[in-house]
Amino acid sequence: MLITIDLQSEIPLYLQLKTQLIKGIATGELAEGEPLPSFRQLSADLGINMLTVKKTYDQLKQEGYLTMHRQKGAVVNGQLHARMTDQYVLTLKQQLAPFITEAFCYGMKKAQFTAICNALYEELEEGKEND
Amino acid sequence: MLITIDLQSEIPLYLQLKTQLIKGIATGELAEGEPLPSFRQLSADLGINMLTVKKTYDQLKQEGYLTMHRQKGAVVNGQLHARMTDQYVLTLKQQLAPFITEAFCYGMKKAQFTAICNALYEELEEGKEND
DNA sequence: TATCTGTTATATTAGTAATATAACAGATAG
DNA sequence: CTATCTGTTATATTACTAATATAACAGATA
Repeated sequence: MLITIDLQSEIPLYLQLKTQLIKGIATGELAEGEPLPSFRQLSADLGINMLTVKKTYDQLKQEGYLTMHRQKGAVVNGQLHARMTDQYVLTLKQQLAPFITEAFCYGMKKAQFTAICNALYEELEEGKEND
Repeated sequence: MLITIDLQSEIPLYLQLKTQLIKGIATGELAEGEPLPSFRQLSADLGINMLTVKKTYDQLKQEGYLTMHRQKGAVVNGQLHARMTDQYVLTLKQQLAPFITEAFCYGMKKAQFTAICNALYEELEEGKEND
């Protein structure tokens, strides 16, 4: 899986890495049970510090995406859908609200906003099929 | 307009203030041409530093929500819809992508995600009618 | 026995968030 | 004119996060 890090970006390195790994899990490019690269290898490949990679893995582990395995290292979890709790839905709402409020101010219609979301969703669904 | 600040929150104070002011503009509670409270007054009311309020106003000004007026202070802008550029749409997409990827991983269906967005949109539309 | 792994620890640098305090010039009400 | 409010600017300090460098330790493996 190709991962790119932008050292000029305002987005923290560990977040850039995190979103790309989650996307890989979403599309199935990183399949259930598949081990991720080791800290040292990935940090060397990306040219960043080992602890920055560890921080990403730690968060993914805490959010249920990964499990640490004595022999394989970091392994992609299955059963992720079990994590869609009411609390998650509530948090998602709070996170989306500012974006929708801004779009509304800028005159974006509900239909256009929905279309953007659907397009992003379908991108993932298509990726999931091509495995 | 009622504004509440949570000093315990992980969200920076200036962002808490910013999102609430934008929501006020979205719903029309803060109408076009209406002046906002002065730095000193608002910061005293909220119990935070003047420069924190200024930082919020500065960003709102840069994003086109406000104009500084010699006599009135910070005034709400009209013509916000003119700001919906292609660049904005692109940025919005990039900002939404991580949330959608996460929701997808957690097994949330496209329809449920859309329903959440629509509900948030309609909240604003209703607020806009009651003026 | 080396070597790779994840883990943990310490220290340092840089940037942001937030504060305190102070001073200055423009606008305004008495 | 004077006092007061406004936005603006500047300096300094505290706290936290992001990211790095470096090192050491124990478990797994070839």
